[in-house]
Amino acid sequence: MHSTLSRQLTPSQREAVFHVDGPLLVLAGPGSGKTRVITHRIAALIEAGVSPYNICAITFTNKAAEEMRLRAAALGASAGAHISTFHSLCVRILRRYADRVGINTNFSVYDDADQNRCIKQAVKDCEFDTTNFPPSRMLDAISTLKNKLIDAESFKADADDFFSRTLAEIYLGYERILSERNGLDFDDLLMKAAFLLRDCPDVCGELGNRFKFLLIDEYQDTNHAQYALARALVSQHNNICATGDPDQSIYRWRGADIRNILAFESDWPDAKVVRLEENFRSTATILAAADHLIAFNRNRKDKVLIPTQAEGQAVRITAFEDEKTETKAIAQQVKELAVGGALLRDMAVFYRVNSQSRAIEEAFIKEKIPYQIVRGVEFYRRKEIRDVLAYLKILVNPLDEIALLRIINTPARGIGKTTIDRVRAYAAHNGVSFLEAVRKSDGISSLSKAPKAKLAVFANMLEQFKKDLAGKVAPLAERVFNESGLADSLRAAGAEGQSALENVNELINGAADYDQHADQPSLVDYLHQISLFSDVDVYDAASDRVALMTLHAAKGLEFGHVFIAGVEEGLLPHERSGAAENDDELEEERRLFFVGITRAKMGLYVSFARYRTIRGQSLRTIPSQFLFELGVDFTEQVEQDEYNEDDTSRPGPDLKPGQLVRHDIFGLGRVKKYTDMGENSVAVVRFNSGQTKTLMLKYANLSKVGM
DNA sequence: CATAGCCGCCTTTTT
DNA sequence: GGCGGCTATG
Repeated sequence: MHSTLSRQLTPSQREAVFHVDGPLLVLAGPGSGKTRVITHRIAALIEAGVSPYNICAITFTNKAAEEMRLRAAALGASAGAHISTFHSLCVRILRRYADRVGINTNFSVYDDADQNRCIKQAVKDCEFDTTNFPPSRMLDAISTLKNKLIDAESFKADADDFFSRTLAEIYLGYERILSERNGLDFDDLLMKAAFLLRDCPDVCGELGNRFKFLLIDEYQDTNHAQYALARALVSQHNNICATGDPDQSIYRWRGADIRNILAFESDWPDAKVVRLEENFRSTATILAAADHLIAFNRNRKDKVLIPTQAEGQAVRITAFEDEKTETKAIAQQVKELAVGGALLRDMAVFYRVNSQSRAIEEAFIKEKIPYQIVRGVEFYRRKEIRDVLAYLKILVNPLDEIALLRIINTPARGIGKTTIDRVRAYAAHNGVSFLEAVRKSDGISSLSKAPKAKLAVFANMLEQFKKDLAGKVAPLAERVFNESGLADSLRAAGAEGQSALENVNELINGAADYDQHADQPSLVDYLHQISLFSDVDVYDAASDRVALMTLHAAKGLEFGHVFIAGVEEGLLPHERSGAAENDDELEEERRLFFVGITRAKMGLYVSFARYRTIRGQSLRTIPSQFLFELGVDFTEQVEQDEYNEDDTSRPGPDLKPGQLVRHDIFGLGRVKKYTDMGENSVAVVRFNSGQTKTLMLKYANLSKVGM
């Protein structure tokens, strides 16, 4: 009976696919056919008589969910299985059980810009100085707490030092502001849903009964809140299947806890564990480099990558003078490959930080190479898009003060700061919402006649829009855009208004697309969906263009030829990652590189620039230590590109951690770490100025002090 | 009340 | 090298 499904599967894949009851952990290396296993498993469950309605598969991005739906359908697995991300699932749960959580179903999902405004307000409200308590830091800390399921009250109860107590106050204030506005941030979606399941056994029972089989992909990147959700959902039936690879855990900074996957077997003692170690994606050569690199991670379970492909071409590591030469060479290599018959859509360029994309883009434009930058959220950050969405948000959620503030005078309609302040003061004083105060502006004594009239016109306009609230989104969006005056103000703005107009048109087209495909289109649902958009969601694998994306976005994808640019100390590993001080962070950066490398099927082109322009300044760089960990001898390849400069390379002194050293510019410091790589030896030095630098000894003039 | 211009912070990665 | 926020000016 398994015949059709199992035909293209290896024995271990089959083992995972046809394990029906009880907990299952699939430890899947890169390129091991993990996605296929999951989709086949969904189909196998259905074939075994499980109703699709009882299956819930969790993916990392909406894009991955969409793809999985398609693949499952292709296997004949009838529609009905719930396939989405943790965040989307939580939105659904929260909407369904809103009354149990004490929120309104029309809640706004606050993105980081909205969060910033709220946290600033909260810090101000607490009368703390924003220099001592930087809002972004506070937000980070709050996010970490939420990911750990620590709410403001319980955090405050345990706060026993000055910083914690201050943070607790800010956290409480931030939560108050969000709830006043009927807003939830990304972390809230998970936390509130997890609390709901924890505190309401009946809800937990209902959902557990609904989702009798839970499959979670990329389990190595789940955080505590997601873990708690998963545990609660499967508490009755234990039918959990987690797939992942500890070596590909790259979201530690946002709360992902690698221990979740490492502890799976003790969490579910009767778990069956299947290892998928064969790699069907990459050449043996690429795999060897990946293997060699990741072996440098000490905090890791040993694992082998078993190649099934031939050796293929060598991994290329090339040094370039600066990022312009680097990106130009990438563009030329792309052209060469294209001439040789490779498809543009089968090539990708990865980088550590988004700012690197500009140089690549410029090179590609110059060489007339079609490309796509995989950065979906950027679109929704544009001013004109945010403006239109703010109108829609306030219609759905009248408490969304941020949205209202954004549009009350956009486009300019003569409602200035003073007026706004007076209305807000009235609202605060009378305990009504900002919008309510706008509606009642006629009765606000501090306002004179002209502002009152303008506010009335504005309030009336919103009322008119509200009449169209039910039904399709695109027509309403179009109407709002035209009648709000936004369209006119953009048309009046000349050339740059033109591109803004086009963007809004794209937004409306997107909304129309949503209207067509959604089961039950509604504005709330639409807004919720787009707020959960991820970068890769715009990636169009079908269009024949080279993909440009960050290493993080590359997770889960594969390409024939992969370029990884800017593999330099400070960039990969990134200096702000804390890799110089903390081995765990260094290992995460290494995993990031590992993820990038293992995306490549045939060609891997790694490069670094010896000078890189950072904030307008050309700075000397050092090749990444990771380059030396690939087991690829790249000195010769480097030499070809004229690696001879006026630098007199000097053999580094033999340094040991703790050694006191002096540097011409940075002064005195102490060696924290020394990596002996011959003439390329690198030392991490913490200077007395407080800064920590990674220095390549042949360039940095370090001298030993004392001893 | 609108606008222009300046200052400061920023840039790691993202659902 | 860019954006957001603030201030001074009209």
